[in-house]
Amino acid sequence: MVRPSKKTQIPNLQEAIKETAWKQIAETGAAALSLRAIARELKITAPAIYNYFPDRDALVTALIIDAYTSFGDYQIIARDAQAEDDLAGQLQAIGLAYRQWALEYPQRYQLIFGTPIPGYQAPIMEVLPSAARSLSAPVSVIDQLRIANRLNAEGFPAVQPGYEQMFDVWRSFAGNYDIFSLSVAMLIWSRVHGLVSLEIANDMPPFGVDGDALYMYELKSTINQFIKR
Amino acid sequence: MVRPSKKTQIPNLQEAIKETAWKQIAETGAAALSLRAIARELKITAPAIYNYFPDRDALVTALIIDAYTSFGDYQIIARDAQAEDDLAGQLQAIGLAYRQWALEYPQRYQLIFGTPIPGYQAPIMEVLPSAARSLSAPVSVIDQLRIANRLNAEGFPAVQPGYEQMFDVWRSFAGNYDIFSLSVAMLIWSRVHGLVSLEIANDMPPFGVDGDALYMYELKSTINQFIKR
DNA sequence: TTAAGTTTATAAACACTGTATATTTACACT
DNA sequence: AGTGTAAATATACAGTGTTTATAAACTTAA
Repeated sequence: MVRPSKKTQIPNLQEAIKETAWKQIAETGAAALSLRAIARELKITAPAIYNYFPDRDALVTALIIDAYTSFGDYQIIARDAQAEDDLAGQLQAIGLAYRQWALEYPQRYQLIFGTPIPGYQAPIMEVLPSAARSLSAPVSVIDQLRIANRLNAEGFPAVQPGYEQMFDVWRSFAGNYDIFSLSVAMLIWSRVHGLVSLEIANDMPPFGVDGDALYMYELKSTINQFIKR
Repeated sequence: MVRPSKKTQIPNLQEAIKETAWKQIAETGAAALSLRAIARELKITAPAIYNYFPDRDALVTALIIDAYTSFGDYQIIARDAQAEDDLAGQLQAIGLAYRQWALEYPQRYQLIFGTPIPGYQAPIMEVLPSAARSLSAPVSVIDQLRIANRLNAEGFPAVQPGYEQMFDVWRSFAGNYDIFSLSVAMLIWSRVHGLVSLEIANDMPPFGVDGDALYMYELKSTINQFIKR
C-alpha cells in the first residue's frame, strides 16, 4: 500500500497537522513537539508532513502565527468591551486579558516568547504581521491618550532615527499609530510580560503574594504612572 | 584500550565537562547542548559522562547553579561598591548589574530563565540556595528601606499565610530579611526581567528606543515609585 | 480510451540524540 | 599477591528530523 485512496485520506491534512500539534503541545509541552509523534497520531508517516511544511521550523512558525492571532484577538475584544471614552479602563482590560490568555494557554505563550524549540529562530518577516497586530491593542489606547494629551511620559527616551521604513511596515499591519506610542507600549508590555512569564515558568519563589492581586497592583501602578491625573 | 592510564586521563573531568558545556553553550546556544558533542570535544565517550552526572538533566542543573552563583555575585559586588547609606544608589547599581550580566552572558540568562532544554524542569530544592542568593541583593536593599521607613508600597498585596516554612528555608540561603521585602523585590525583579528578557530574546520590534536609555528610564521610574521622596 | 504527467503518500536509510548494559582495565587496599 | 572498586569503553536500543527513491492515485489531454 503506497497511497490511500482519496476516500480514506484525511481531508485538509495541513490543518489536521496543526491541530494535532496543538493538542500535543497542550498535553506534553511545546518542547516535546515531534513530527513523528504527530504522524503517529494521524496514522500517516512522518515524511508525509513534508508535503505541507518544508521542515519542522515551518510548522512551528505556522503555529506561532496562529497563536499570535489568537492572542491579538483576545486583547482587542477585551478593549472593545469597554466604553469608548474610558481609556484607562481599556488599558486595564487589555492588561487583564493579556494575563488571562497566557494562563489559559501557557504553552502557546511559551511557544511565542520562550525558546522551547531547540535551534528555532522565528523568521521576523513572516511573523511580523500577526505579532504587530497582537501588540496593537495597547498601542491604540496609548496613542489615543497621547492625542488627548493625557499620556504621562516625560523624559521617555527619544526614538532613534533610521527605523522609519521598518516602522512603516509595522504600521501597515498594526494600524496607523505614532512611533512614540509604540515605544511607550513596549515598555508597558515588558512589565506585564515580566510578571506573566515568571508566573507561567514557575520561576518565582513559591511563597508570598496572590498572583491575581500582585498583577492588579502592577497594572494599577503602571496606569497611574503613564496616565495623567 | 578500555581505560586510559592516569597520566593520559583528564584531571578533574567533572569540571572539564562543565567547562566544555559552557563553551558549547556560548558558541551554539543552550538549546544545542549535547552530551555526545561534549564527549567528542573531550575525546572521551558519551557514557563516561555518566560517571559524573547521573543524566543530562543533572548536568544542566549543575550549570544552572553555577550561573545563579555568578549572577548573584555580580549583583552583590555592584551593591557593595556603593556608599552604605545610599540605598537608592545601591538599588540602581544592582539593576544595572542585572542587565549587564544578562547582556554579557545571554546564554546563561536563557539557561536560567528560559526553557532551552526540552523537557527539563529545574529541581527547586537543589537550585534554591543559589537562586535565593541571586535575589538577595535587591531584597537586602529593600529591607533596609523598609526598616528606615522609606519603602513606598502602600496597597501592596499582603503576603498569604501558609508559606512560613518555605520562607524560612529561603531565608537560610538569602539572609534574614522580611517576607514583605521579598515580595516587593520580586515585583521589581519582574520589571527588570521583563525588559531584559525581551531584549535578549530579540522579541522586541526592531525599531525605536536605545536599549540603555530605555532601561535607565524604567529603573528610575521604579526607584521613584518605591522609594519615598 | 489511452497515455503522459502531477500529487501524495510510503519505505528505507542516514546521521544524530540520550541512555542502559556489559565488559575491561587501572588503581587502592588488605 | 590478590581482591574489590572505580572509571573508562564497546555495544546496543529507542527516539529524533530529514533525504531519497518509489509507487500508487488522481488529473489532464491527445
